[in-house]
Amino acid sequence: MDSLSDVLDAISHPSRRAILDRLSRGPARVTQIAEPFDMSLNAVSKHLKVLEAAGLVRREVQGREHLIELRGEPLRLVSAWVQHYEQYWKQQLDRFEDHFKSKRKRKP
Amino acid sequence: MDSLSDVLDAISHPSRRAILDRLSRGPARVTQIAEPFDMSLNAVSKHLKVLEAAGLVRREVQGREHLIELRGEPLRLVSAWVQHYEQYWKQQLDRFEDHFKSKRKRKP
DNA sequence: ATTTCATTCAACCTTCAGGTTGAATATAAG
DNA sequence: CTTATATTCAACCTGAAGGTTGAATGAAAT
Repeated sequence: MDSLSDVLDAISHPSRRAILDRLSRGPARVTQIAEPFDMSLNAVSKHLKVLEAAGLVRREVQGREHLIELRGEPLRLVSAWVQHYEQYWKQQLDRFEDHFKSKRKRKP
Repeated sequence: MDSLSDVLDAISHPSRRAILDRLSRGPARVTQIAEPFDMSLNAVSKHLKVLEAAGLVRREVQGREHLIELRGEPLRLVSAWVQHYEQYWKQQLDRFEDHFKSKRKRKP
């Protein structure tokens, strides 16, 4: 549960990112979440299940209503994974800079 | 090209992450990349196309060989997206701490 | 000129994600 | 108790992702 693959799968879908975005402005019920979307309530319910399985969302059942709340914590996995590659794009920037530096040195 | 969706799609597949990992230890030809994998060369070739379309990989054709090189830069998009949610998991940590702090205050 | 090697293209198969609709469940309201 | 509301479950459809195999391309080696 909440393995990197699950989290990446979850956030790789635009609708699910949109849901997370919505939830970043506060918890909401399923129907409320679904409202702005051009898809059935059921589809949203499925997306929520995926997000929940990835740990990105927490569900508090209150009678017949389900209160859905954002849970950012699993994104740490993504953050850590990306961070491991940070050096590679920075390194590329360095090469870029070196390129100009050496140009300047040759033509001062 | 190199939109967030493309990049997330690209990295959401374990094999493609494994390929990126391999490339983080230096450029390689397609056959070399494919070698440790338990799948056909063609499958790897397809994965490389996905990575290339997302801008995560650069291809330098040298005669009949294709030299594949990691390009980390598009990951900045992911980094930025995740960073936007960082506050939410930190906020949750804060709530956690507050919980303990208030407990301590009530039972000093 | 042939053959071998590195890679892609094309066609195909299978699995599954994402969507639909309709019924089921469970709680709230009248 | 009946009806309306909120949500999920189940069955189904469709498109595409990820894999396969075999042929095509194009460069290198003999």
